[in-house]
Amino acid sequence: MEPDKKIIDEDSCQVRVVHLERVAQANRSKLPDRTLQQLSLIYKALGDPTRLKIVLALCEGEMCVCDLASYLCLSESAVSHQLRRLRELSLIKNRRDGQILYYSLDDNHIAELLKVGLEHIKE
Amino acid sequence: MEPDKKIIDEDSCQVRVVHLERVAQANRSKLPDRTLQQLSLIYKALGDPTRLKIVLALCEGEMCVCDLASYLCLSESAVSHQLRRLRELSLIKNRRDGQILYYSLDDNHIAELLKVGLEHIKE
DNA sequence: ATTATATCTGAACAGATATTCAAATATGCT
DNA sequence: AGCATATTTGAATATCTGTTCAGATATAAT
Repeated sequence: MEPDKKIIDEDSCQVRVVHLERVAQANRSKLPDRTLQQLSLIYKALGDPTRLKIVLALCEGEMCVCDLASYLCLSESAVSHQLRRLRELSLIKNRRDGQILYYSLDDNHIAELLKVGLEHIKE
Repeated sequence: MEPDKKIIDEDSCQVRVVHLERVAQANRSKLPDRTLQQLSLIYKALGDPTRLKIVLALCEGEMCVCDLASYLCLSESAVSHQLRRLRELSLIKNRRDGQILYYSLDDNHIAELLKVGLEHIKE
């Protein structure tokens, strides 16, 4: 194939473009900014080992803050901070029973996300 | 259910445990540290908007560094740094044709990971 | 060999982030 | 009401991370 060297692309902000058609195609299939932002936030949430452990643990069933703190060998405050982040992204939810808040996965898509990720590693 | 309050768990490093059995179950299903580390690195890689855009763009076909820089409106250096991270995680690979390096997805698992992530958002 | 193109690399800086600590809620018990 | 338990919150800090900048490679062309 022949690179379209040095062509200025109207849709881009740089001058140098080698394969104009490739850039155009990427632009056509581009996701809305908002969607992209949401998607990256979800991956980022799972990108922290602590949060990933939390989510994996919750795959087995609901747990309260101090259970998770005990399991993770972490302060309850640290766990609570992370739980909030996960909850703000609707990855987990909680229900109150007296003084105890039980956290669980909000959605089964997440379990599948983890499954696909694990499959990727096995190689 | 009855919380097993204030029981000391041998496997954990904190004293306070409300649901001993839940913690034990989480420990039983715990993934090896190395697996967990790898998994979180993959999610972290996709957790950055720039890298996510790169991977999504490469779903449509291979691109060179300056194509991506043009598409992302970013310096070629910045793109190169991110490409290296993605390559180190085996998410992408490259082939050289003369002076140009063409980057593409290394594995089709990644496309599926993105698909599942997108499905989660649609709600 | 010299020059140009395409990409990479390392250091540095600015901004983001995970944990800690102290203090604040919220619920239950007596 | 008063006290204990379970969790949250906000500020502070130490660490991590993405981009920029300047310079280094690698390949191709003259």
